[in-house]
Amino acid sequence: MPVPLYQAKAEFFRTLGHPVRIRVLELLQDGPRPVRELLTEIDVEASNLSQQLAVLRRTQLVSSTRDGNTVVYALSTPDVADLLRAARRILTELITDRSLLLEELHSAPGSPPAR
Amino acid sequence: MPVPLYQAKAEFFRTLGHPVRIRVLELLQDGPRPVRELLTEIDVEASNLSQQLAVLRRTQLVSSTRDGNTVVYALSTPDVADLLRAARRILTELITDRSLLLEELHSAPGSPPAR
DNA sequence: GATCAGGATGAAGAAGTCTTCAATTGACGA
DNA sequence: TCGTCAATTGAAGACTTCTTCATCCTGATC
Repeated sequence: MPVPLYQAKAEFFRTLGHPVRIRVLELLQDGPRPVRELLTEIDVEASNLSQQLAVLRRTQLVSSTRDGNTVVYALSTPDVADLLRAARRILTELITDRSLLLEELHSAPGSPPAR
Repeated sequence: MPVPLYQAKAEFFRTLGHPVRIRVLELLQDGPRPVRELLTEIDVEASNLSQQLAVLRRTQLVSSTRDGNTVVYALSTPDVADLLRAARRILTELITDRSLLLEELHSAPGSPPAR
């Protein structure tokens, strides 16, 4: 039995746990892109973006190829897109649930606070 | 446009980025469970588990109900299970890809090291 | 070969997360 | 009411991760 599997999973999710990295992955869903282009869309310093790209490369979620003067990044498997979709679904559900809860709290001010 | 959406997504993934929390979610996939039972399966101190459960509660991935002397936890939506499945798929793919790469490197020792 | 632009890297301090310990709460039976 | 079991909480130090800065590397142009 592979003991540290959930360890690997946790690392994987931690890799996704950064706004810039998420944005990069989402942009790459529509196809490969040069760093320069990512940079115009993400609003972060070049070296910072580079650091985050390095993290994504290390975990092999993306791959990079040099084309003359520019470097182009791409998702290394389309499964990443699936995963992001699943995450989006669950997130919107969680968020709407939360706002429903808020509404309930507002419309029934006498009821005890949720704990 | 909801500007900090990828922020929310990042937070969400960070929530999943911990071995104990992953294990808890996986155990809860099969149905609700009392803390005591989680504790026997996860091998972590009670207070540590409690801390991680608190994180999961804050992000509303799980919910807890007290039943007399024991506290029972459950997934707050079955979508969590979907997400974990998607993650599992992509992870096993990444891992097998990686070992293929290793094999290639071993069988072609004269080629330049991968960078 | 000097220079330049696009990217990558290393290092250091700031910021955040984990683990652990002691103290606390709530429910239950003696 | 006291003791106890189950679980949670708060706080402190260890440990990671982020951001930023200066520096470096690579390929193109002159």
